[in-house]
Amino acid sequence: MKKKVVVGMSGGVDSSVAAFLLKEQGYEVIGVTMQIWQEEARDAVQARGGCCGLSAVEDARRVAEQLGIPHYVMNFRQEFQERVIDYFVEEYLRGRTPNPCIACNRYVKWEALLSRSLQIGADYIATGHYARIAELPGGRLALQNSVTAAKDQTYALYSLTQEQLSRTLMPVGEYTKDQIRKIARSAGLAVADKPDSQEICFVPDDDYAGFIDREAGERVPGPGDFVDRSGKVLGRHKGITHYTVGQRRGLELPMGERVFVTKIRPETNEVVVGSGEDVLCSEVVCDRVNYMAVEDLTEPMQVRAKIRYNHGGEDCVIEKMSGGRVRCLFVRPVRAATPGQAVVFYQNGYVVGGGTIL
RNA sequence: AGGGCUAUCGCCAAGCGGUAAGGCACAGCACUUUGACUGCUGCAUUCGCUGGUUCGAAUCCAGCUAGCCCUG
Repeated sequence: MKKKVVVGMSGGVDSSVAAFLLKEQGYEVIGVTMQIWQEEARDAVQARGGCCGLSAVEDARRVAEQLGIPHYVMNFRQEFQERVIDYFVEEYLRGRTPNPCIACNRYVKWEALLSRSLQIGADYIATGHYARIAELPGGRLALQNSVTAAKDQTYALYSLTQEQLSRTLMPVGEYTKDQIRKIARSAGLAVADKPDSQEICFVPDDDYAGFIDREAGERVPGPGDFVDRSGKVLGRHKGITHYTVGQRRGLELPMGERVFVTKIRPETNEVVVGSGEDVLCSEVVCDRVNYMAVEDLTEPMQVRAKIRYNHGGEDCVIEKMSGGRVRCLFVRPVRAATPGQAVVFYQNGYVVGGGTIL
């Protein structure tokens, strides 16, 4: 009997090709588009098309028709609101910098979508992520870098558990972006030349701070002081939600040299700025660690770590601390390790694990 | 009230008679399934004002205005 797989179809090229490939490989494929938007946001979203945009419903439906597979729309608005949007807003209010894509993957796609897919009898869910899933000699499953370093999305997926990985297919990870587009074209998919998604999918106008204002209203902290390391006041800032560690542009501080945000202090409503050197750091501590290629971290381990999505990675040694925290000691200091972002560990192209930077 | 100093882009700042450096800030673009970073491009026909000297002045001279400092 054919294995049944639910493909999360965003209406983009990647997930469309994922569905196509799985069908070619002999799976019984069901296309599902997740509805995660509030109605009002729909128009704005349609204009730009996010990774998980609802814009997408029409495109996804058309692709499903072309492929001759059933297509359903499932409502995940509540999950998305609670686990992605609320989290996003709360983190900023706390002076931290969230990564909504990671939260969406962890909770919406691999919890809500996966469980509902299993409920309707699926064996797997699949997505259009550029990542591969491999079984290691010891029997554990781990994400492996996609074949192209240029397009690798394992970073945003480090939180998947063994159980989730065992139920997941990522056919796109075996190809480059160019190859995927080529496949889409030769399959005659209408979305073959749709541009890549970018920016935060639920913030239609790129103004994430304005979005937080609308969501949190009165709770958004107002203007405060820019200070330097010694506490000297350098100017006024627009409110801590407008800044993130490592940021340079938009500070409107004519200091004569480039200055960066080095720290955000929600307690005092201060934003600390410093030189390019002040933003370097060779020790990063994270919590909420998920182990993937290894079951646990019993002794210090040599890995390569990425501290943001677009980061080449740096060599470091990770070791366990109390409370399940992990400390990363970098050989070369990293730039702007940012609280709230994820640090993901790699070894030989496999995801060892990752956590949230404190 | 005397004496001295300084006035060049939003900020800082080169220039010292030959036809306005640079940095920061800012804007746009590129990059990017998060926020950032980074890169590229743009950004004073004009040098406090008014005259003068000169082939030619932001650069020299005079007066005016403003700010700062010192003395009373």
